[in-house]
Amino acid sequence: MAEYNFREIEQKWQQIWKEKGIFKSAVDPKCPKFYSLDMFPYPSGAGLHVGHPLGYIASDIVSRFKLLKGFNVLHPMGYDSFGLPAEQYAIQTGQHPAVTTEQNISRYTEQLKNIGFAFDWDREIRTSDPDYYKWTQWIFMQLFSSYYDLDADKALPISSLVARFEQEGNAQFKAVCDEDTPSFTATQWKDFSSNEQQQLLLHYRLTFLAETTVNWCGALGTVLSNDEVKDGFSERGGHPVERKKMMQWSMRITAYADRLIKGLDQLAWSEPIKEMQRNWIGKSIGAEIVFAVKGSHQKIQVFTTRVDTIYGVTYLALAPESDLAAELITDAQRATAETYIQQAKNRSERERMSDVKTISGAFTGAYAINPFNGEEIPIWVADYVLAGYGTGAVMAVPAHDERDYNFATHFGLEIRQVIEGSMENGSFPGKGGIIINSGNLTGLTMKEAINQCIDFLEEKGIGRGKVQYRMRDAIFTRQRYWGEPLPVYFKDGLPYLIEEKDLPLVLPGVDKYLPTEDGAPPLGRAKDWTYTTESGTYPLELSTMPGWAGSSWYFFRYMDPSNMQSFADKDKTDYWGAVDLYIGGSEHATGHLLYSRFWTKFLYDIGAVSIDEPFKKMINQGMIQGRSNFVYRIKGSNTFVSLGLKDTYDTSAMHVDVNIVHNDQLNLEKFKAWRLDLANAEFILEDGKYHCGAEVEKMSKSKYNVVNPDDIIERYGADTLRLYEMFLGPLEQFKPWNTNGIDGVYKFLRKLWNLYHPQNGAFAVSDAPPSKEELKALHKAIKKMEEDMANFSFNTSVSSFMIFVNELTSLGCNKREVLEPLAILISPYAPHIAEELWSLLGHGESITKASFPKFQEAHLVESNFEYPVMINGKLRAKLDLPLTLTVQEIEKAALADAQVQKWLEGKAPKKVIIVPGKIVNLVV
RNA sequence: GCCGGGAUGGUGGAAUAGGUAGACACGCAAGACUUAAAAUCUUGUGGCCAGAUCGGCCGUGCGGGUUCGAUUCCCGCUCCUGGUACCA
Repeated sequence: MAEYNFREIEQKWQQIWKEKGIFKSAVDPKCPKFYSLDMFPYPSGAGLHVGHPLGYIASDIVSRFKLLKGFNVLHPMGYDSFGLPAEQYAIQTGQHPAVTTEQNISRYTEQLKNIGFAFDWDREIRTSDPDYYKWTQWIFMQLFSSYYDLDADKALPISSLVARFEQEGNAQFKAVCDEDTPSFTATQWKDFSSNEQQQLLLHYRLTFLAETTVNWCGALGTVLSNDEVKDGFSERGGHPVERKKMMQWSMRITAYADRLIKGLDQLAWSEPIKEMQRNWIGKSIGAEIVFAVKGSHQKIQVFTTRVDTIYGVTYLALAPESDLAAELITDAQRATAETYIQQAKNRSERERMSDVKTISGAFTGAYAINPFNGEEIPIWVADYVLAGYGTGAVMAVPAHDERDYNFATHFGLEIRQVIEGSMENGSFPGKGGIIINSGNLTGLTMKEAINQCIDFLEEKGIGRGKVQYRMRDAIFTRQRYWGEPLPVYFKDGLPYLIEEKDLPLVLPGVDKYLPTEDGAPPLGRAKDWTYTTESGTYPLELSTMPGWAGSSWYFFRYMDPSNMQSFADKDKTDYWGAVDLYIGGSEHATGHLLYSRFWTKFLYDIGAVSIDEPFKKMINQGMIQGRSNFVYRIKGSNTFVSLGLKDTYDTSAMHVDVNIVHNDQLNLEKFKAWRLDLANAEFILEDGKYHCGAEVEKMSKSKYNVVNPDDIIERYGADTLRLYEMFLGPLEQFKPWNTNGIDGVYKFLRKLWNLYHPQNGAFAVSDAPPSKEELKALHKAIKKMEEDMANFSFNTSVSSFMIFVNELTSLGCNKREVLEPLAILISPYAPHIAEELWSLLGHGESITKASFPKFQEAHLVESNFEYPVMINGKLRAKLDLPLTLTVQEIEKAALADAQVQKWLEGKAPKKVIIVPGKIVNLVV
């Protein structure tokens, strides 16, 4: 073989890897493990684009590096194969989503295999596979059968809760439950009917059925997330969306809120992602206070983090949605207040949030009594108060809260300062100040005052200390077809689990993938969607699980993918443990990552696994954006003007397929062939070339900027693609895709090949011992690669390979002692060419079985250093001096230098700074 | 609005316990090889000034500061980008 023939080499080695099962992994207690995981893809109909493999290549490089370092590596891939697009397609075509999903998966798999990943394909999983979702359903059943015990601070079986109820009722018992849970004694519990008992237990179960307000889209027959709603209409299709109360399954993730926050501390994730999770969970510590309403039996509950400012309260504000607000309005205020409420309610939540500057509100006419000093305070309705957070009511302290301040200023309400400080710049939080004008709180610090207030409230029974979370329980049902059925049937209107032996509850066939005529989910169309027990036949749940169900535990299933007895064998989950490196997009920062952590903690509580955090280290790769190209058509003609001349004509820009543009130059023939109407296009060129305009946009079919990895592989090979994606820039950075630099990477691989084929393309290596310089170049490269691997700085590693190969080329080195380690170094990045070279070097085994070369500092030791000599901070001379010189000797040498003397103009320097091995700086 | 991240040549980017800014590539220019083109190789390439020589000045988004020395640290801005919660 003369030339570097990537096609032949890549196919050959992919075949060998497959046949020999090179990347099969198995538990091996003698060997340290490394679990390297990618966020598994949803197999969409569009296939893989060049953005997908970015993270996979990075994790593949780390995996192969760890193999060379002697680790037992688990590096699996699978598919998150339940999802809306397949269902949408099914609605349009009537084709079963399983069929299109299967097609998409085979396309993805083929594309992934072309890139030469070190995946253990035997471990492939699909969340829509009944053997997989059997265990998703099983985990759901465990959640249903558990409650969260606050004393034990963990999930415990619901049976032990029942035992406690039988002994002591629930009044003294600390467990996470719904706000509206009634309290009862042991005797009462025993007297309840079985149905009543079941009803009560639903208040405690970790997954439960409850009435929730949701975004209901009648036209789509489904509930939408806030994200999917834009200005009151569905993002998809633009149908109207209404707020509607519905019975929905929820997951009591709030029970784990505190542990989810605390757990973050031990994780090696980027700070921004951790911060996002903390903000999402949104813990605030404060107090709940009950205000009596003057001349009414009504009470208003507020939540505040600053109960110490209670003497500064000058009004209460209620959310417009509040039922209480409507009730409290006096006749005198009725007209204005009710109009305001109506207006505020009509504004969508999004509108209200984005429009911060407009201050609006209305006085109800009613007054509340401050329980601390008996003062009467006006009650207002204000749309800056959100119904969904806390109690939907706020005690306003204008002096120490900016929003309250703006509101009070706008409506001329009293502003009363209760913390030392200056009000010159409006309100201030004054968290460190001393309390003033506050009865017996005066003189205390914030902390002291808060404690004293809470004691007072609890003593009087009109409030308590409270921890409030922003995060709400996660809704767990979707009114859709293509998802996991819930293993639940209904008897007397109450939910019960099916028996474990009947798992999986397989998704039934339906005639259409649409809601039924009376608005029930698609499963309402299934025949015999019922469950039979000894006592009779009952209807099964019609909703399915949300997309995040299957992805919340898949990292465990990879450890034991075909286990029929359990979701994964404990010995295996114990061996593989937590994911050592997880790579994926930051768009999952609050959804997937939070749910996975929640389920892992739960599985830990019930003893199913031994870890309570699933992902030790996490890297978020930046999205690869598209880079669109444009041509400029003279309006009303079929003539196209090159970029530099476009302004001399009246032109309009038109997207052009980036695949017929190279280095921003248009291929004229391909352009004419691109579309029928362009066959007779004419061009006005610059220097005989057509230059296209370019812009960075999201990758999308309609912008003709989607680049498919297959095309790159066809043209340059998988190794070039892998190297190039890494060379593009730091992994975590967002960057546009362009192929402008890909030739350089391809050239580099050919240079690498030529090192081993020095003459006439014939393979030849010399067994002569390497020179000092050659060894130095080698060990410099080894060191750099290890450092970069620790920092996940893949782009700089590619550079250092280029430098190394350039050095060897100019040294004319083809010595085995250098070229063997070189092949190993590069093998994680460009595995195919490395395998080929390795086998040419005479090795019978795969290069993945080699060991990483050992770095030896001795080869890098220098005897001399070229000192930059700076005079007044400017580089004026360079001095090559031995590193053994002392500071005094360096100074002497520097001052003796002719160039230096010229700049000193005979004067002695005022100051001399010498950092040995770094720099000489003279100040004149 | 708030919370992150960022801004370096024509382009992607390199260099931060403060120490020679622009590594490595792309692009461009000139040259070699060739009937020619492609490919390949060699050389040059931040800007400005300069007898285009010796060399000098300016330069890491903008304005200040600390320092012998700042892309790096501090203060104040501008713009881009991701997230989001008017969270009491």
